[in-house]
Amino acid sequence: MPCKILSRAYFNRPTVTVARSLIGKYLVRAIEGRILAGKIVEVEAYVGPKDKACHASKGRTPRTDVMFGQAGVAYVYLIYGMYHCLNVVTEREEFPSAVLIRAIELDGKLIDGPGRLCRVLEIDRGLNRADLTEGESLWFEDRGVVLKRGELGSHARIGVDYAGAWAKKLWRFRLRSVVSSARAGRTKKQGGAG
DNA sequence: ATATTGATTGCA
DNA sequence: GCAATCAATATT
Repeated sequence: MPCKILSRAYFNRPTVTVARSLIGKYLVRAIEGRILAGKIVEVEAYVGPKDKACHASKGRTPRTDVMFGQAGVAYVYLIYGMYHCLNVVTEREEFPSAVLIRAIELDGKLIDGPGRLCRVLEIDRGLNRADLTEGESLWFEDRGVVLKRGELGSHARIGVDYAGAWAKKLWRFRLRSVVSSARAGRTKKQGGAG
């Protein structure tokens, strides 16, 4: 096995395929000699110009331009004026698509949520358009984790209710073994036997 | 349930 | 220019 860093060819494949296979891979961040490596446990796929949940569905704008470019490049944007979200561009050029990294396990701790993840890894828009296949400051590694059958759960994407039918696509993938920490007791009224 | 927060976008 | 929107989170 040559290099463990995930290559451009790896990301230049169907977005849902890339998203599913990223679960169990590692996201590695180098900050001034310090290395932080977390196992990816939750991602979402944003697939092309017709996916109304994908930012690029509105067309090529200064912000979405990066998704029209080559795979394996970072798409980092600021959301709600406070939090950054990290995506990796997928598929061929001119087909705008990306995978959002939603949660990782870092030093045994669950970093649950794209904004928290970017805060912990010190990812901001300075890394927008960074090449993630060269192992410089941010990259992905295959460390040999193999998922067992049934370990991968697929769900509707979060925060995209505006996207109509596209919001129903099961394009969020998550390790079933990972326990959701924050949202367990979100609304007391909804808690119930079901 | 709601405050926070500022870039991005659409419309003038 | 200005108003609306937003792939979230912390707090009440």
